[in-house]
Amino acid sequence: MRKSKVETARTRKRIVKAAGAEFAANGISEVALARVMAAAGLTHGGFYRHFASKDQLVLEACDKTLLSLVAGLELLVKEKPHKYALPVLVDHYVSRAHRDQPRTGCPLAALGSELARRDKRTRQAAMEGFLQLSRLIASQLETVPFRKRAERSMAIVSAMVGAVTLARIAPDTRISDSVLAATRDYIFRSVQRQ
Amino acid sequence: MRKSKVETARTRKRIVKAAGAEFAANGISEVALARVMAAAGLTHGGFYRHFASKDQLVLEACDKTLLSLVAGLELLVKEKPHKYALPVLVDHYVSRAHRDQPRTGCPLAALGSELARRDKRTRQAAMEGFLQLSRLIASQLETVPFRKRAERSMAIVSAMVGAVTLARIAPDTRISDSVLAATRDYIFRSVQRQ
DNA sequence: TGTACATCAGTGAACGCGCGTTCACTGATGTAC
DNA sequence: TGTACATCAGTGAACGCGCGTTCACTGATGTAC
Repeated sequence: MRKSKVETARTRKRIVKAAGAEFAANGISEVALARVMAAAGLTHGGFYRHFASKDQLVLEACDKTLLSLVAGLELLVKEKPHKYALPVLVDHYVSRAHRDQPRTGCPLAALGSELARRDKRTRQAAMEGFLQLSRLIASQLETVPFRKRAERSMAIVSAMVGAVTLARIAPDTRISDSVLAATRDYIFRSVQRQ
Repeated sequence: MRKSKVETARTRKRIVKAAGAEFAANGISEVALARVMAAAGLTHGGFYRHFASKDQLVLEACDKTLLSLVAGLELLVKEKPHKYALPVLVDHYVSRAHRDQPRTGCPLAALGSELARRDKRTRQAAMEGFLQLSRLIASQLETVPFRKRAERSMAIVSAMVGAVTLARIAPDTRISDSVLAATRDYIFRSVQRQ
């Protein structure tokens, strides 16, 4: 049942995408390869035709998911008037929708503490995503002196990631919502002209 | 080899403490009960004399570790002049020392994304810890209007947790350090009188 | 206070299950001529 | 362009290991009298 090259490439992408969703929804060590393969419409035996190990899949899934997340946010902001770009980004990320949909959300928020314990290459990919996200935010910090934007944006992204993570821990919706709202306000307040 | 009641209670505490450290250092699903028991100087068979399941141990370990973390921070701040209390707390939490010692650090930073997927009672315990930490911070927000302190402190703690988590992901020390520094500055700046 | 029995903390072996990885096999695709 | 063979994507069974949990056993502690 050999498949053509283009179909093989498509299959590989499908596996990576399914892995990104499954990992974000259920945790890396909680998700078996058989489950990822099933989510991609395959049986588990074929996995090693595409990847050398689970670690490699984790690396690629984090990498690709983060890249497409950032690309999506860039697209979202490109058309907006410059003035609204930052609120759009922050409201999008620090939202109930994002909190309730880890499967399609940011791997940093869904897997942060697990990523911290993975191999160096996976952490590099995760950090690259963090830096790209920071750069996107930095490009919208018009009220902040240019040379401080990189630093300020890293703090803002850290706050965003922490808020979504903690909002997901909270079993009480009211408290969870207020963690998100508090962080949104905190960030907006920090970029007001003084 | 039955042990006396006081010694049994001591053993139980030792297991919970060992579990807190092992989980924070290596992740909850990565740590086997046998390893926790060995760290407490026991063999794995005796575990179920003290706990009904691994889940229960996770719950108690998070609960107790967070409580003692908050108690430690309260103690640390009690003697300081009021003016320095907030910087002491923030510098302590958002530090390289904390980043490099997850074993003795905050479970929210070490296990955040994993806690989000655990049972309700564990998440309640984690959230209680978060709220206590927030209240401690809130009590030091002298420059913030009283009715905004609760909200502001939740955002600050979210930023602190996010920063330590991301600093642990970063394989490059320079970047990791700057994530921490950026968040410290961000927080201090947010509490300056305007 | 002393004695006899019940309780139970801790040990180490065992059970059952799930998971990452390997492998023989199939049959369609790719390639050399 | 057509043919013969090599390659290899995908399947499903199997392997080996680790882990949560259970259990029979030991001997010291707790308790009833």
